[in-house]
Amino acid sequence: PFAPNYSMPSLDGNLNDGGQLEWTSSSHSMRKKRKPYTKAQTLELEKEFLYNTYVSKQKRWELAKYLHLTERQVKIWFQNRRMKDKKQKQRSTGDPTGMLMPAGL
Amino acid sequence: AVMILRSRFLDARRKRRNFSKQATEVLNEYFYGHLSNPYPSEEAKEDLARQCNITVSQVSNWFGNKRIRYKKNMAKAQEEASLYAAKKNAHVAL
DNA sequence: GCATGATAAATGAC
DNA sequence: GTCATTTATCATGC
Repeated sequence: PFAPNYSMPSLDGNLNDGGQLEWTSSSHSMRKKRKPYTKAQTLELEKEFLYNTYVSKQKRWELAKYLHLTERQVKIWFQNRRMKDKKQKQRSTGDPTGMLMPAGL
Repeated sequence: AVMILRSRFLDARRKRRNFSKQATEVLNEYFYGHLSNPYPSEEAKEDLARQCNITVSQVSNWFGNKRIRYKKNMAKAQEEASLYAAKKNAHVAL
């Protein structure tokens, strides 16, 4: 997956009727406002992440109920958490590209 | 129960250091030089990262912040835009 | 006191 | 599912 192809202009003729650059226009109108989770919510999610980096549908439902979140939010949280985990591992190995040499080279 | 004391013990790595003046200059030149589509490719990000002596992730962070903050204050950014636009034109017009 | 870099929710492409 | 983003929030620099 690469950059979103909202518009792939070849030159500088990419103004909309409002005179604005296309990329400055929000692609979707009604985006949910980002709301930070509470410490308790994050703690329970982190606890479950220790056991499984992937959450089952059943567990997702339970967590959503218990933490007063939607199943979608729980799903997204684990997705973002896995990305965070990957980024941290790349940093710890000191390899920004994430490419690892096979042992013996 | 407004004890939303978030854990700073996790993102303690959030220590911030401002980029060098030269690095910011390079990033701004690219941004305003590609204002019609300020989305550098992965290769371009790597080049910028090397030039600025920062990581690719930091380049991505910078462009993400730059885009949203440019949108939020296009009027103020216009001066900066024309400034770097003039710089780029001067370079091309040799 | 805001500017700035990094991170946390949320979306969308694929 | 991954992953580059958008957006708000956070933490720091000065």
